[in-house]
Formats: sequence, structure tokens, C-alpha cells
Amino acid sequence: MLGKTYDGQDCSIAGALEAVGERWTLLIVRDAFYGVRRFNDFQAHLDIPKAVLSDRLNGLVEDGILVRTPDPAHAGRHLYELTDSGRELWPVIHALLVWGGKHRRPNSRVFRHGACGTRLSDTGRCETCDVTPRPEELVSERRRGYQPTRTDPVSQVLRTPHRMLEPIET
Amino acid sequence: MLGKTYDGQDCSIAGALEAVGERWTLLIVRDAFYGVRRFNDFQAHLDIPKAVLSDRLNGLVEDGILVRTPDPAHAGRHLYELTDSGRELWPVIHALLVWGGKHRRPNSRVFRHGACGTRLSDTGRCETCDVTPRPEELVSERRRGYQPTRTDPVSQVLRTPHRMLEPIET
DNA sequence: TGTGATGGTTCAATGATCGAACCGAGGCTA
DNA sequence: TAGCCTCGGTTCGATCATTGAACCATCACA
Repeated sequence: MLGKTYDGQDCSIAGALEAVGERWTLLIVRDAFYGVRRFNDFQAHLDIPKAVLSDRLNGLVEDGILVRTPDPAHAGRHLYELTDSGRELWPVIHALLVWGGKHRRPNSRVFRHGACGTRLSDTGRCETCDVTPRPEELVSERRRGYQPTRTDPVSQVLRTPHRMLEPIET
Repeated sequence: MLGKTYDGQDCSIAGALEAVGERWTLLIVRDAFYGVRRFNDFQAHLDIPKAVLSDRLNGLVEDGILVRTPDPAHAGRHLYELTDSGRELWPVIHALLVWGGKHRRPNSRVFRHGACGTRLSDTGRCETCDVTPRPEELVSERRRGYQPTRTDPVSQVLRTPHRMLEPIET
């Protein structure tokens, strides 16, 4: 056995990792939450080889995590957007972000509950409203004092406060 | 750039994935939560090539997610256990388990808050006690009606109710 | 003293990822 | 309308990662 599956594993974690466990996949999903939708924007933001990006996007579409729709502004092009199933990956992304921010490198952004402005707790809850907001209800903004290093257009757009899942304009 | 890093990425998610994003790594961490501690038990439960298991265990120890300690019962052998930093990966594991259970294959086990017996919610909370328990406070048991497929000794032991992080005996 | 289990390492074959080059469809410009 | 650019890919050879099998040293036990 080689490759992306974990055949013998009788486990839903292994099942999840078969869908999103390959290199780059969760970073693509992260960008989709940030509102990235176009092939070129994913590529500019991730520095990923185009062949791999193409392969991952196809896989995510096959697995029902992204949908490919025609781009109304550009004939022949596509937009990639999270499905409901893909949006349910938010707890995975958020948990990785919290752990990475604490143990690997500081977070570049913070998340607030759009309804009240409270910063999300490490468990993904809004303690003010006592709920776990869905990602659509969150606003992402640059963390105060954070020194960005990336200069691509997507990174620049993402530094301004931005509602999650709302398409970005580059 | 090839391999396990995401050099250009100015992001804590990428940082987390550099530590736990390689193939097999999160399944090893999962098993560590279940109480697996010995090289052979990881191998029997995961069907992973020994060379890869060795590489991943060394990486996890280097990154401070596992500690390698001498096995008091067997001179010359080691035990691998989660550090505090490793235990903080529980929300990641749990989020993957919930998503995989819903969208990929049914969960084989359920988690209860040891203090009150309530099943954990999808957000990882105990709604009875209104807390997010740490993994040490959880008990894992086989889900009713679930038909297991694996026959290795580790899988068999893990079918009996079991407190998380408590070492298993094979 | 031999035998088996454990916890690895080494190796050749294969698969996955890489960067660079190429390419067709549309749009813009002159 | 000819030429050029951008976008969204595909193709290619080179390199890195993963695999299963074989090998090996240590320890326990008979």
C-alpha cells in the first residue's frame, strides 16, 4: 500500500485524513475559508506547483469539499468554493491554528464573532454569546503588531478585516 | 522546495502541519491518546512500515509532541508518551474524528466525560457540566452496534471501555 | 545454549512532488 | 484583426518519500 489511503484503518480519523491529509490540502481549504476562489490566487498565496494544485482541487471536488462553478466574469474559468461539508472542516482548521499559534509560530490573524466583536476562544466559542459560531459568522483581521512577510496580492488583501468565506477581490 | 515544510507560509496552520501534517503522523498521535506506548503496538495497530514509524516517532520526539522514556519492564526498550504540548492536539484529533465520522465512515467509538458519563458533543464539550474536558478526563468505548474489522491485539484491547491516555496492556 | 519477540536499520523499487516548459482559450491593445 | 498577455491548466524529467522485505542486535525465557 502506498499513497493517500489508509486501507486497513477502521477509523473515522483515517477516513478524514484520506480526504484532507495530503500535503497542501488543508492549506487550500484554509484559503477557501479566507475567500480565495481562483486557481491563480491559490497558487500565488501558497507557492504550490500548479500540477499539485490542480490535482488537489480535483480531489477536493471529488470528495465533495469544494464545488467547481463557472466564473461569471471570465468565460472558461472556474471558481472553487467550499460546500457545506467543506465548511464543517472549520473546527479542524481552527484547532490546528490554535495549536500552531501556541507551539510553532505566532498567529498572524485573530477571529471575532461578527455579531458582538468578541475574540474567539481557543475552543472556537464566543464566550460573550455562549455559542460556537459558524465560520460565516466570523470576521478575520490582522493581529495587532504582527509583521507580515508575504507580499503577494492575496496576502495583502487578506490583511484587511474580512468576513470569512466572503470572496476576495484581487 | 520539497518535503515536509511550507517555507514561504506565514501562518500558524502551516506551522502545525509541518509538525503533524505528514502521512501517518496524526494516526500515531491518535494512538498515543488511546494509550499506545510501544513501538510494536503502534506498528501492529497501524500497519505502517517500520522505517516510517521510526522516522515519525523521532520527528514527534524532536518536535516535543512525544517523549521517549526507558521502559522499566524491558531494559533497552522505550516508551513513547504524549507531552503536554502533544496533549493539546486533542482538539485537532477530535475535530477530524467528528468530521470523518459524519462524512467518511462511521465512528467506531464514543467519548464520555468521566466525571458525569455524558457523551461529548461535536464541539468537544460536555453539555451537562458545561466544560470542555481535557482528554485525560475522557473515557472511550466501543460504539453500540459497531462491527469491528481489525483483529490485532491492540484493536481488541481498545474495544473495552478505557480512559484516554491511560497505557494499554497487550 | 538456543529460540523467539522486540525495536529497530538498510536496501531497491515505486509513487509523489518538484520546477520548468509548454499550450489553448479569452481579453486587451494598436 | 494581428499580436501579446493572462489565466488555468498539462506534460516532462529529476528528485524526494514511502514501501515491503530482508537483515540485525539486544533481551527474555526455556
